[in-house]
Amino acid sequence: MSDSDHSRRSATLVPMPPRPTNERRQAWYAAVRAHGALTEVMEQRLDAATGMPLGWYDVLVNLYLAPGHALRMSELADAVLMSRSWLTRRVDQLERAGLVERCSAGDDGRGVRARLTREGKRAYLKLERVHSSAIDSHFVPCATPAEAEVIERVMNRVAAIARRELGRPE
Amino acid sequence: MSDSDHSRRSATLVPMPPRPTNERRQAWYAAVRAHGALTEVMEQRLDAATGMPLGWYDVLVNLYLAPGHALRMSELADAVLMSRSWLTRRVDQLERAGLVERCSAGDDGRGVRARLTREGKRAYLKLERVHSSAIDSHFVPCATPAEAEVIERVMNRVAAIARRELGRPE
DNA sequence: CCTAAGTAGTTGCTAGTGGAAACAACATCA
DNA sequence: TGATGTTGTTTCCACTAGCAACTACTTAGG
Repeated sequence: MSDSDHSRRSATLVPMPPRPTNERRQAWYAAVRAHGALTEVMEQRLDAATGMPLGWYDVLVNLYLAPGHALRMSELADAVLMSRSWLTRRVDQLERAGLVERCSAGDDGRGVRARLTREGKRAYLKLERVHSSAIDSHFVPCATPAEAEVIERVMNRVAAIARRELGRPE
Repeated sequence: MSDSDHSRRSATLVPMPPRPTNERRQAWYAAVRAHGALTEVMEQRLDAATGMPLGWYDVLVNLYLAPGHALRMSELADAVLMSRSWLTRRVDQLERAGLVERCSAGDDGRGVRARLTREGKRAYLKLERVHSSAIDSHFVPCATPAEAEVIERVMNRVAAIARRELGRPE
């Protein structure tokens, strides 16, 4: 009853497209639910297989892909879209875990570079393996190549528009 | 370079599909990025327009759609997939904001029902309007009805498989 | 050279989150 | 009636993340 209230409201108050809008919204809701559920699966699997949290993944990926497996602290902070103090503390954690080490940034005396240790590289590869295999078992079988292409195209458009509004068009 | 390492590894170690797997993964990455960016836009807009955080949305939706705009605390906690202590505190916040009130659950003396106040209903409608309009402006124009249908279908499959693994098949 | 201004990174402080476990009030069943 | 289970709250704890202050360094301008 309140549900039909809701659709009626949408149909009468939103002027632009009368019908298909509301139906297309359902696609976004489905994407949100899928994201939430698969993220939770990912967290469980990563924790079970490696003991590492999903939150470490971003930092490790960026370091692994960087030349020399190292980045300046501020570059790394920008790459993961987080504040400097956030990054300082996350690198503290990774350093305590033996996955990352800090070293000086050569010419600039105040710079610090975070670099993956040998263990850090191994940890990243393990994380990446679990991460990919979760996608392979939970997402890939749900989409044909053609469907995946549609999703990739649409979602890239969505991200581009949203990032433009957020002031980082890239 | 390390990226090609990665594809090579996937191609050799994963037995099932040799090529399209890695390409279909890109679709999931795009969906994750889109989800993150649009969620951030949503938070900004909700805060600007209503001063309320996105975290309130789930609870208010569930209350609004419930008969009498009210639910038992434990039903509400189950509906939003959170713990009871979490729900207690969130309802505390909403009560302090005047959007929700607690009342007794009639027959069961230990039960508590959370119910939307008149202000709570108005707040929900405002939140819903901003929420929907963000989707209408950032997602709907990015997808044709046919594309939206593909996304909805695939993402529903993904969510179903993930929820099954999480032990709540629904 | 020396000072002023700016930048890189860290740290203290604060507010907030969320789970686990203990708890009080009540229900149900023997 | 007592034993057991349930409901919701509370306490405690660990963790998160931003802001602002701070140190150490660089760069620009006199």
